Amino acid sequence: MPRAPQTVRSERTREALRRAALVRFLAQGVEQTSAEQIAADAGVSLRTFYRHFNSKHDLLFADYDAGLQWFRKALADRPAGEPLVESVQAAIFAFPYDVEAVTQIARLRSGELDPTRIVQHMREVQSDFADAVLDHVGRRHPDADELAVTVTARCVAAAVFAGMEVWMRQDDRNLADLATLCRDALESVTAGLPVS
Amino acid sequence: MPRAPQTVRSERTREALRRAALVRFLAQGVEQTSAEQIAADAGVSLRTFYRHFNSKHDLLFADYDAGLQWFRKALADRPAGEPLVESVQAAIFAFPYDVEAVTQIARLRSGELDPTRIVQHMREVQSDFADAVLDHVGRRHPDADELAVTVTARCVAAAVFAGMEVWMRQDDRNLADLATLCRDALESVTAGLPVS
DNA sequence: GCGCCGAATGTCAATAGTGACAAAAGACCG
DNA sequence: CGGTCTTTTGTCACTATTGACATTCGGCGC
Repeated sequence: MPRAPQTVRSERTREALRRAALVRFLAQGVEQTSAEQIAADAGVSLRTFYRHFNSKHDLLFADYDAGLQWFRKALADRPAGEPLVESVQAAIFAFPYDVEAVTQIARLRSGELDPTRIVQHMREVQSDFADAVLDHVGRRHPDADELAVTVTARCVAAAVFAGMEVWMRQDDRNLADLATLCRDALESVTAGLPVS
Repeated sequence: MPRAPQTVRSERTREALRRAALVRFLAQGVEQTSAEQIAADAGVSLRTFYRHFNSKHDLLFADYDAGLQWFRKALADRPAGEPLVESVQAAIFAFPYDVEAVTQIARLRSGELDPTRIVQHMREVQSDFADAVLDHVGRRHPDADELAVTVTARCVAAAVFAGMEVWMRQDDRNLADLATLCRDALESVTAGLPVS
């Protein structure tokens, strides 16, 4: 039973854990911080910690969840007739990034975390992202063929993350490039596979 | 340091662990079997168990690794000029399935395992599968644009797994249907996104 | 305020998974 | 065979994670 409900009380606890963890992580590193320390700092028992987060490392990715929710909503709010690819583009970049916080966490992630974990998380995010697109497409085209809808959603997600993947391999990274890569990726797959 | 090397000795140990685990899993269920029991049955220490398998649940997916290796080789062995989609199709179904064993393990997986784990594993397999396709495409078209190659590989993988996904949701499942779904998925994405 | 109910937390006791270092098993060479 | 280097295991200790069950906290109706 990983994720806990959302009463006022539990939300306060969760936030306390988040803060405590961030402080420790920044001060002494992720792997050098034990879940027990975090729980103690937040003034709760270790067990309670695990009622709010699936794992210690989950804390470093907590923000992605919020982003996903945002994306779902942004997608649903796009005008009805808009081409899918446009909607996705728009929804992705509608998120109000808190650059400071994101940067800080990103540094922790890339600096101290086992690359394996990051990859694993990327996969999870892509999968959730595709689910969101799938819901969206399904809602807009209730009559469409199930395979067609599924293929479309998964490929849109695949394209976006392919863009991200290429971007990550670049030396000089900036947001504008990322947007361009994602757009190009989406456009090319819309027209069919670019390489055969 | 998860995966261990491959000397004669370690391979015997690994095999012993596999057998011991299968017996226990079948007899008393996956969650009711502890890693310690498996190690004891195989006559090794618990620590050694974890030197051969990342986790207890890994044992249930050990066969997929072999399948992936096979796929890579089958893909590489396809004639040079063949269209990508054809190569992938052919390579997927070239694997010599041991129906008995696969069925037995599949029953364990779907019966007792937390669905979350299965989904997670599916994602991992898809990701590895895409990596294989990526390597293949990259090898065949060394001069092609990196983004184009990446998009193509990820989308081919996405299409195949979309087919699988739809297949899994069906009541009546048979191999022929799966093949058809995968082919349809690949063909549709080759021509461009089926839904917009 | 009192008693009741469900949500949130605490406690206890396992099992899961890993890092560090020592010991044993093989392979190889002279 | 003895010496030596590499691979594989064992041992120990510690953190991570989870299930089961007891306890406490906050509303809610009386």
